[in-house]
Amino acid sequence: MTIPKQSNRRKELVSIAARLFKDTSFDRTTVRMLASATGLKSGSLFHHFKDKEEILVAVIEGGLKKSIETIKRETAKVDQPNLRLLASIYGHLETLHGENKDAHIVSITEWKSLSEDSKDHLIKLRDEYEAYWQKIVDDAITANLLTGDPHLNRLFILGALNWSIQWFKPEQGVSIKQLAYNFYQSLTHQSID
Amino acid sequence: MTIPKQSNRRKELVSIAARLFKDTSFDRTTVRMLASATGLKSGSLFHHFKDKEEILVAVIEGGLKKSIETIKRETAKVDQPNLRLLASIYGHLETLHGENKDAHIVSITEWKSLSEDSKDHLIKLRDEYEAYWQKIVDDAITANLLTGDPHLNRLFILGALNWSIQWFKPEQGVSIKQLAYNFYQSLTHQSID
DNA sequence: ATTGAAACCAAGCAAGCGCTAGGTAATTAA
DNA sequence: TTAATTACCTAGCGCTTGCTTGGTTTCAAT
Repeated sequence: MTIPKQSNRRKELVSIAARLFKDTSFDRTTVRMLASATGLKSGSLFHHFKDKEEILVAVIEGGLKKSIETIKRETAKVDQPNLRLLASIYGHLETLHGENKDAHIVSITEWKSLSEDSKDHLIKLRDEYEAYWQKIVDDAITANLLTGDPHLNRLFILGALNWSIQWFKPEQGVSIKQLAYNFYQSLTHQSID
Repeated sequence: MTIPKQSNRRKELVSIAARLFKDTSFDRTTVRMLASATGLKSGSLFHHFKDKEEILVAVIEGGLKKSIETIKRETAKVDQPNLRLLASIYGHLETLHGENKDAHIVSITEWKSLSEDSKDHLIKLRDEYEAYWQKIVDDAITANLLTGDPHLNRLFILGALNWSIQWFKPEQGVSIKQLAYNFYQSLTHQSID
């Protein structure tokens, strides 16, 4: 029963698993697929993780932490509500479509594959991310950039952004920055001066 | 090799399967679960469907047809762009959260569980639905209700609406009609007079 | 009353699944 | 140099999966 926690090898494995879970879904990704992608034999995976779900938890935890880190970094640069809203939109789209997007996508698409216990553990991270977003949205409403119920506005916006994983391909012309700005304009009916 | 096509029994089975696929996902729903929910033995299912995926195809096909039917019915009542936009929003939310919602939800959440062949067949229905929506959005832009790229606007709106299956519970106070109107206001920054 | 088709059941097969047990190699620490 | 720890492999177990086969029941039309 040997379970190291923050080894580099583990992070490698988690990152490879993220790609498979994103491309094939958690249920359809077998431990044998994970093994062959990591260069291990299937049994050896369970030296690093106690079961398959622990791999998913590790992927999602990494994805959420990265998202929180990114939105905080992007919004730290600016203080006006309009720029902060745009930066948040950009940050979110960046974690979904930029480099290392796999984990964040999995954290969105495979949430319901988690056991109740795992959700209990990860929900705090998700709540933290959503609470951060809520403040951005609240301030945007106060600044008359958005209108209506604050809570619903946050849900609408994050929903529309998350849904972009279904259709957006950054290599097809439009950049993430452009997409973010388009989105900002459609939302607020305004431009940035 | 007996495959009837439009029998009532088949529709019953499809409707029960829709509920299971929605609650448990296609992959995690076993044929034995389907059998027990329909009161059949597991082998008997394959008298009605050639394999498990054909059940999913039937569910999604029904869901898409119902959606098309609903948006056309709702928008037929009105002709001003603002009212047509609101009616479309309401119609979409109605198929997602009203009665018989299961099939439409499955058509959204389980799209990637389909084989390529099945997608080829169903994509026409999805395209038809999205094309209908696109016209609504185009007209709303012309009427200055929305602003920016037409195609992206449609994607943003449908994404935000679809995402509501993740959080909206109609029994918790807000009605579908209220939700639709809130959504309309946030989108257009306008009220209906 | 007989027939034919449709609807269902009983039994189980082959394949794939997550995971385990017991060993060996590689790395690190003393 | 030795001892311990970590990393990995070999082999396979027990179980569930989607699905098949060959037979029985139900029932409407003759």
